[in-house]
Amino acid sequence: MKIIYRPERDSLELPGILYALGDPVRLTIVTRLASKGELTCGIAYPDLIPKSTLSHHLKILREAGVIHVRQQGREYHNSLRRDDLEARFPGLLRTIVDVAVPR
Amino acid sequence: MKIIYRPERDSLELPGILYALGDPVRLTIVTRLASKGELTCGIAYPDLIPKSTLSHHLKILREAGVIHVRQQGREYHNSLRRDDLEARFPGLLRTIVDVAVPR
DNA sequence: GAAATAGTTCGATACTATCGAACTATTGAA
DNA sequence: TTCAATAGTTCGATAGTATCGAACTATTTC
Repeated sequence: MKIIYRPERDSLELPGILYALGDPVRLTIVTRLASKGELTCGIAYPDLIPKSTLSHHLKILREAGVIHVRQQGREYHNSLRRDDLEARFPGLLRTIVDVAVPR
Repeated sequence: MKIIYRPERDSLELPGILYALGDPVRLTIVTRLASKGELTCGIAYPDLIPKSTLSHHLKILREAGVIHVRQQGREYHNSLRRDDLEARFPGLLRTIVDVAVPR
């Protein structure tokens, strides 16, 4: 695994985060992470989408600071950066996930 | 003024709205509308930005259903579609505006 | 009518997204 | 310890989107 750019908490930017969430695939990934906690790339979006495209989407989420990656063997476990997001933008993630999944 | 596409309340899509807000210029426009109520194109973003670019940004906000345009003479007054947004995505706009303007 | 004003549309260039193919890295077995 | 399988990234080509100046449209005012 290469050096992955990961913005510090204090340099999280709201437009970048909203942009990252403003795509159907990425928003679905985020809502799944919100309910499931941690997912590998392969099952983060288990639909017919090429893995190169999925990798691209996860990179955008990472670089925006929405998700964190933990490598374990050959699996890359993705999870939401809940604490950092909550600290910088209180209530944002919860509100978006709430309205994204109307139940 | 031509026919302007304007999505109905029920067809507002969350990814499209987040995408529209996921740009620094457009997010600034929205926070200004949130505090000032209604603004014309020209003063929605009173910085050095070409008016063709500004027009493009406002179109994206309109087509995502974030703002509404009212023509009065040769001025186009833009305002947030607060009620529609609140009905479809409760708390979303307020939360985003709150965290966008940290005060 | 002509000039001024508010904003849109057009067209060219630059940037970003998608997806198959090739690549890297780790695991597990022969 | 080499080989195959697996998980994901990177590359490269094509398609789509953004930016901004220039031209255009519509409305007001003189």
